[in-house]
Amino acid sequence: MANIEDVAKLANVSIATVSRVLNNKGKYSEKTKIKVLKAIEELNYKPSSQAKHLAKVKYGFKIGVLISSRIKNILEKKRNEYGEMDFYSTVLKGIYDGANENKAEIILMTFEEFINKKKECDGILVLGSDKIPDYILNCNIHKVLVDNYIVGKKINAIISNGFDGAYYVVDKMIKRNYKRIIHIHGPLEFYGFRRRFEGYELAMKQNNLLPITYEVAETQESINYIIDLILAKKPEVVFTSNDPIAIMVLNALKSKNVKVPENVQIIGFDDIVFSASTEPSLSTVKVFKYEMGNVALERVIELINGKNLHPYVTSLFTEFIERKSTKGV
Amino acid sequence: MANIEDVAKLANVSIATVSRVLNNKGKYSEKTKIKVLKAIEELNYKPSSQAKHLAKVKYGFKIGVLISSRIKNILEKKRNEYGEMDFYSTVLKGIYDGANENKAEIILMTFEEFINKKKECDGILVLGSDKIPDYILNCNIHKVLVDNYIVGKKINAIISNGFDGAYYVVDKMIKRNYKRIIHIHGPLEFYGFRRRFEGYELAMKQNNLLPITYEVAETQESINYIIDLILAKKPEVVFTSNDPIAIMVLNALKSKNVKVPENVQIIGFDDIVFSASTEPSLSTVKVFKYEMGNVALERVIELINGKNLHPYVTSLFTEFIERKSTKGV
DNA sequence: TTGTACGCGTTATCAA
DNA sequence: TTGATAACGCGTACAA
Repeated sequence: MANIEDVAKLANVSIATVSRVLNNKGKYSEKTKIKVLKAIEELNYKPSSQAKHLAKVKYGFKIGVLISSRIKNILEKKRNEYGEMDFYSTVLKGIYDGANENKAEIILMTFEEFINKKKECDGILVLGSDKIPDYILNCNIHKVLVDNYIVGKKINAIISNGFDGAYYVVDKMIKRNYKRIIHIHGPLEFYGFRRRFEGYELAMKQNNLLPITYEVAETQESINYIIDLILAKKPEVVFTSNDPIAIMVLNALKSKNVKVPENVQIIGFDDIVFSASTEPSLSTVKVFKYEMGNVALERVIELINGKNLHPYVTSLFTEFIERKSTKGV
Repeated sequence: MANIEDVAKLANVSIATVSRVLNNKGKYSEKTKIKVLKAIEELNYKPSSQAKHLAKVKYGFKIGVLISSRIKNILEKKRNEYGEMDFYSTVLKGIYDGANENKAEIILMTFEEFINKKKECDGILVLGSDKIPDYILNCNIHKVLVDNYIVGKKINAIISNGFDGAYYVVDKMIKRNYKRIIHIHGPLEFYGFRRRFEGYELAMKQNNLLPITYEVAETQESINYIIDLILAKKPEVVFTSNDPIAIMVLNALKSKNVKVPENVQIIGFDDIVFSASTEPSLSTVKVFKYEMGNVALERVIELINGKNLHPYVTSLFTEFIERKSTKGV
């Protein structure tokens, strides 16, 4: 591969001039431009994105991290029932660590604040699955959605692979010879819940088992309401859309004097902080929150440097964390 | 962020020694090791993956690209009915171009040949969705699957986002006020077909339309067999799992004297070479083959450099290419 | 308008 | 066993 020096030599100019033409910065004559472009053409020269980054990192990047007012409240400790504070602060830690390594400055702001700070940003990360205003979605800044994916919009996104995690853990339970595995899920219009549902469904069907599913709201009442229906199915394992639901199921079973994991095993999804300290502690599928932030930051820097510009969704694999709400092997 | 020089200064050694400890290469005393590790700890030092790459690129990388014997045959022009030769050669072009930019040497080999060439590779790309032998899946080399995703195995993979593409194009047709949109698909045990199916299904349901689907084998007979059933539904649009099926539908409609796009519109998926030259030319959803190869190559280089090691699936967005088998706006 | 020289972080080589 | 240094490819401040 030719480098900038080869181009400079062939065009009979300095590398600085090549760079100027390439990036359309500074002054250069039309004649020089043509010489340089010809040399680039001839050598089939393509700047190395890695070296580009290394050279640019010196001057730093400015990355806006956009959150809804709701998430801002959560981060300010106003509420944390569902472990959301932990979730977002862990993702943010991944973002900040990545920023640190790339000499990037993070500007944390709400959706509204972005309107005035737009010009300062080389790129933005939009955090969380709250509704994103159109002026953000349509602005022409490099952007990456974090823990959110908008179907049909072709926006770069980082999410966790709920389909794969659900399939993996359900298939694992089936291999342990459990057959009556029930899935309790939140509303399927949410992409995340739906993908976990589909993973569960596929694992069951591929093993010739009948999927049994219940939709609930994420409230204790909603769970209590159907707990008898669930128990009537004599489930060996209850797999839920997320940890908060799993914990509510656990509560409901306790109040019915059903022993966990002896009589019913429970598996959640997310691995929120509380899951380690329930009684018994909750087996769950871990979402890699830190990595999610880290990968998102790296992705937006890539985009700023003009690398891998074609948009795509990044789905991080999960991991089964086995605690005491399942029986183990 | 601390750099290697800061660490060297604090530990009172040279940067070379820091590097030696870090990478466990060359000789150094236990005492030195402890000093260095302490300094690294204290400064929270993390080597920059970018700079690492730049330093490494000098010595080059060796990337194995693994293909099945079947794909090898296709590439050697033994057959090309389904545009597969074009598909794989375009992906390969993306791989080679990426390799070029990263000073990587590509070693193209079959699954069997890999057994003996394993030691030469810094990383491997496994191309295509033919069954991959376990000795490849289980070998401890950095690997990336290209146009393949194995559920539940947590292996890095690059695929095209069939779900999103299908949703996008079906939703677009619905917005053009067509309601009778039929989906003809291949066997749903293939992940790719299933995702396209799910995208179709979601777009229909979200618009309160009833999904109508037919499963077929990828043969002309299989299509001819159901063409009357399909026509009985008076479809305005027929959306298929891929271009080969779309072309067969086109043939079947022709032999029934059904005008395309006047009476029935057809949309394929993939954008294989032949799609531009059918009569009428085929509207389709383009899969970004070149980018798929390119991103895959970049990903494996990343892994070799120890960057973003947590595994994930990369799903490239698609694009609707409108030709003459649909009516346009 | 153009060129020189430096810096980014790492590692191999060679010398000590 | 350790240190000094060049090299990887690019962008830009500064000098010319």
